[in-house]
Amino acid sequence: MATIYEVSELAGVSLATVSRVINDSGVVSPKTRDKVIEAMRELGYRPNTIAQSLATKRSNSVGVLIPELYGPFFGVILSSIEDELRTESKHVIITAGHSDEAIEKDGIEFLSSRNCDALILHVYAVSDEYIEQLRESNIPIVVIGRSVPGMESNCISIDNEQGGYAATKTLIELGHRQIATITGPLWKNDGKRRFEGYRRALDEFGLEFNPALQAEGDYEEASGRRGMRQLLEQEIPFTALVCANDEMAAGAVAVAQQRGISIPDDLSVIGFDNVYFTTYMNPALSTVHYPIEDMGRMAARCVLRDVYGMNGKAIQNRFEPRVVRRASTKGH
Amino acid sequence: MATIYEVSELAGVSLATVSRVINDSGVVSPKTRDKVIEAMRELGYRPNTIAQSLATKRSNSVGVLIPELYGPFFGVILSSIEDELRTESKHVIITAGHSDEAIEKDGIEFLSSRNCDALILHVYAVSDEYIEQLRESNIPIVVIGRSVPGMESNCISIDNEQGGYAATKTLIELGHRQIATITGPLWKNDGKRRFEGYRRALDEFGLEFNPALQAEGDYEEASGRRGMRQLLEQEIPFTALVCANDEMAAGAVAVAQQRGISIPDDLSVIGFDNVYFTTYMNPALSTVHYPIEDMGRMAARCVLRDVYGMNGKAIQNRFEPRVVRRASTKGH
DNA sequence: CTGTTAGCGCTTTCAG
DNA sequence: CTGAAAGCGCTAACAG
Repeated sequence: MATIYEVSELAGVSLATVSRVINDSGVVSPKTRDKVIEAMRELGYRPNTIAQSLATKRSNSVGVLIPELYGPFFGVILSSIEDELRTESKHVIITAGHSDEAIEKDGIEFLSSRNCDALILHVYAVSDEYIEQLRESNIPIVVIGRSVPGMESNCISIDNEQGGYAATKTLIELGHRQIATITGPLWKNDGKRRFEGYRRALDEFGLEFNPALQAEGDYEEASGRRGMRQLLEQEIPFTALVCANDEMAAGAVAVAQQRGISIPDDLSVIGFDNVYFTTYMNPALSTVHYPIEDMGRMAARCVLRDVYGMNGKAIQNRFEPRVVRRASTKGH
Repeated sequence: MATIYEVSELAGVSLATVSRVINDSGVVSPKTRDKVIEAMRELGYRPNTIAQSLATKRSNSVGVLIPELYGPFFGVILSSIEDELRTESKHVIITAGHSDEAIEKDGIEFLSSRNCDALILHVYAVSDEYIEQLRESNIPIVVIGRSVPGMESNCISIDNEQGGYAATKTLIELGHRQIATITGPLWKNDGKRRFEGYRRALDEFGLEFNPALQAEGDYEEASGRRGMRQLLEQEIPFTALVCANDEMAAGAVAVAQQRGISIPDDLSVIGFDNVYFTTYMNPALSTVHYPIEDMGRMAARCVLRDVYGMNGKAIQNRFEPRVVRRASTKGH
């Protein structure tokens, strides 16, 4: 690969001048600029980004840490972040945190050691304090899916409680009175908040919460299956089910159908997230829309704005979920 | 951030010595090593990877270019690649090619300019010649999902024709005689090969190929819906359908069910890829297993072996698909 | 076993 | 408007 030195030689100018035309910083006369450009073309020159980084202390890379790299949810985040960042020639370094404190910390460490200019984090296990602390370590952070007190403007989050509430309320308004739930992990903030929303809706309509009608899952499909079996074993009738995400809803629906329970005739089911496969299900799953793509995009814009000084595009920190009614819910 | 210089000063040794203990290259007496380690600890020192890269001409990063970052298929690739690479402290830079020649080339360019030590490519639009040429440009490449003549040992691929054949044969052996197909894009090698497999199975069993029973899709769910509608419009009866991937199968199934066609009683459907949501479907989708996770892992091992000289783990270049029978197919 | 000394390829004052 | 020169933080001969 040709270096800037060879270009300067061929063009008969100094290093500095070549550098100026590369970055179009400073002023260069049109004539010499042309000479330089021609030389670069001739040599097939491309600047070495590593050397640039060393000199500028900017790597033009942003680290993204998400729980998993696969699955209907995280793929979309990743995709929108990359898309947004790429238009500004920033690249994305990824790693997975697996919702485990040690792995999340390790991932953050890994990314920092890669000299990322900023980090976009979707973490569960790590505490608010830890994140706060990270910020003091002077690497810009934007947090997604969670609102850390004191750094709201660097968080992109959604009102999970409201989502859980809205889902449950939808079912209640449809006439259901026995409403079971398969929650997410209650140690995760979103799992907890969605469940709280469920409780609030029940309260508001004067329905009593029955612990036997609650099962805790882990957001994976298998736990939806387990949860459904557990619920059924109670032999307490229920006509509706709110699941804390779509994967678990898929599992629950599968088990129900296997046992001859018709959705939505015998049981209405609502999920959460509105991932793409909900429309592949039979019946198509009612759910709560989580604007994950927009949120990823906003996270990217946040770093573009804060780190690379690119303003212009509006950014929204807080999102509202909304119910999407499809075929898996009906009146009772 | 502390530099190596400060460490050497605090430890009272030279830069070179510190560098030696960082990389444990060369020999250092246990005593001075301890001093250095202590100094590093005290300063919270961490080597600057950018500077290391500049000096060694190794970035420890590998670029991954895949068609999309989302979806059930690519997430898994990404995940297994990252997982494998991370254990060796290599990081992954990702970008999407969108199956478009210009974007794929641009992505490759982008990744190269990021000084990746190697590229893992899952590309469709770019020609074999282009890939070949790339290799001559001296950046190590491993190609996934496609076998480029002359560089087989750097390709991780699967026998798509055999997959298409096996899927179709399964249906034939179940007693079906009118077998429709929704193919992938025929300009993509895998779409074409899967379709060829379908043709071969038909031939082998003396069934005539009826062009009216073929619809071309683009691997997206919507095209499965379109394809199904188109097939139904022909008003030519068929009792089985082979789809070139699971997403399209999901779309086709949805349309069929909407029109009161029962799967599998009226119509047997088989997909391709065996992505996770196939088991969420109702009925669960029969499909052809594509060992995408293993293939991603192998691609990563390939670069570990070729670029970073890490041997040991066996690598497999060619994979065989196999049919997974579930509830969407039955005898006729 | 340890230190000296050149770079790696580029940016950025500071002069001119 | 252009050039000289000093780094950025680290590695890798080469001596000793």
